[in-house]
Amino acid sequence: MPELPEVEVTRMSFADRIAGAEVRAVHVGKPLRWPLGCAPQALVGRTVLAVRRRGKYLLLELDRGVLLIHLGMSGRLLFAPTLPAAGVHDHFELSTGRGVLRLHDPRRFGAVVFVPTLDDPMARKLLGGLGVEPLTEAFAPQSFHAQLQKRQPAIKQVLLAGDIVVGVGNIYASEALFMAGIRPTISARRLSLARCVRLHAAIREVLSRAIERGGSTLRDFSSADGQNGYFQMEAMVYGREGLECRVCHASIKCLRQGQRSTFFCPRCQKS
DNA sequence: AGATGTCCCTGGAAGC
DNA sequence: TGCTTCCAGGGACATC
Repeated sequence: MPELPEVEVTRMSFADRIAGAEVRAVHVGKPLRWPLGCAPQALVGRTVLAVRRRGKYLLLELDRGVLLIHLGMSGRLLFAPTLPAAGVHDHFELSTGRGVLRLHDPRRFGAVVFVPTLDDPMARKLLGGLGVEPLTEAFAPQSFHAQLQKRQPAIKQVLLAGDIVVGVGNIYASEALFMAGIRPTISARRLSLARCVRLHAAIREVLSRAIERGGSTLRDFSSADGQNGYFQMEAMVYGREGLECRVCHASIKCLRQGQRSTFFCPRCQKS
C-alpha cells in the first residue's frame, strides 16, 4: 500500500533517468480508476520533462501536458531499458527513448490521467483538495493545531482524510500516533498545542525515516528500478494486535475506524 | 457544510 | 484438497 514514502522513493528511483525522454509508444491495458483523458496515441512524440510528486500523486510533466499517476494500493511503477511483454496486470506503459515506464496494478485502484495543465478541472478535482506537504515548511505545528481545532472527528480519521496534511496513510497514521503518545480515537479538536507539536514531529519522523529506508511498509513494495530494497517496517503497532508493545509490554489493541483498522497501545497512548 | 457510509478491485489468507 | 468468504486499502462520491 503505497503511502507518501513509497511514492517518493518510486519517484526518486526513475525521475532523473526518464527526464528528457521522448514517448515513442503507449500501451493501455484494462481500465483504471479514471479514463486516461486523451487518446493514447496523442502522447507519442511528447517529451518527459520532470517527475514531481504531490501527496501520493506522481506528476509526469510533459512538454505539453501532465500525466497524473496514482498507485492506488497495489500499483507499482517499473522503469527499465526493456521489460518483458506486458502481462494481464500491466495497465499502462510508456515506451520512451530511454526506457519503458510501466504501471503494474492488480487491483486497479490506481490511475493515470492526462491533463493539459494543472488548471484543468480534472487536475483541480484530484489535487485541489489536498493538504500541505508534511515534509515542507508549509507544514507547521501552529497552523496544524489551528486546523485540528476545527475538526470534530477522531484524530486518526482526520489524518487519513488528507485535506490538512497529505501522505499519511493507514499504516503511518497508526505509527505516528503511537510515537506521539496519542490515542487514535480522541477528537482532533481536543488536542492541545503541545500534543499537536509532538504529533507534527512524529509525522515527519515516521515519513522521513521510511523514505530513508527506501519505502519501508510494504511487503511487496519495490521502486521503479526494481530494487526490492524494501524493509519490512519495524512497526511499533501496525499489524501487531495481541502482541506486546515494544515500549511498555502492554497488549496492542486493534479497532475499526471508518472501515479501517487502527492499532494502538492502550498504555502508551493517552486520550 | 460537515460527518459518515459505500464502493471500486483482486490476490491472498482464513474458514469450512 | 477445494470451495467460499473475508479482508486489505485511497479516496471520490453519495447520503444523511
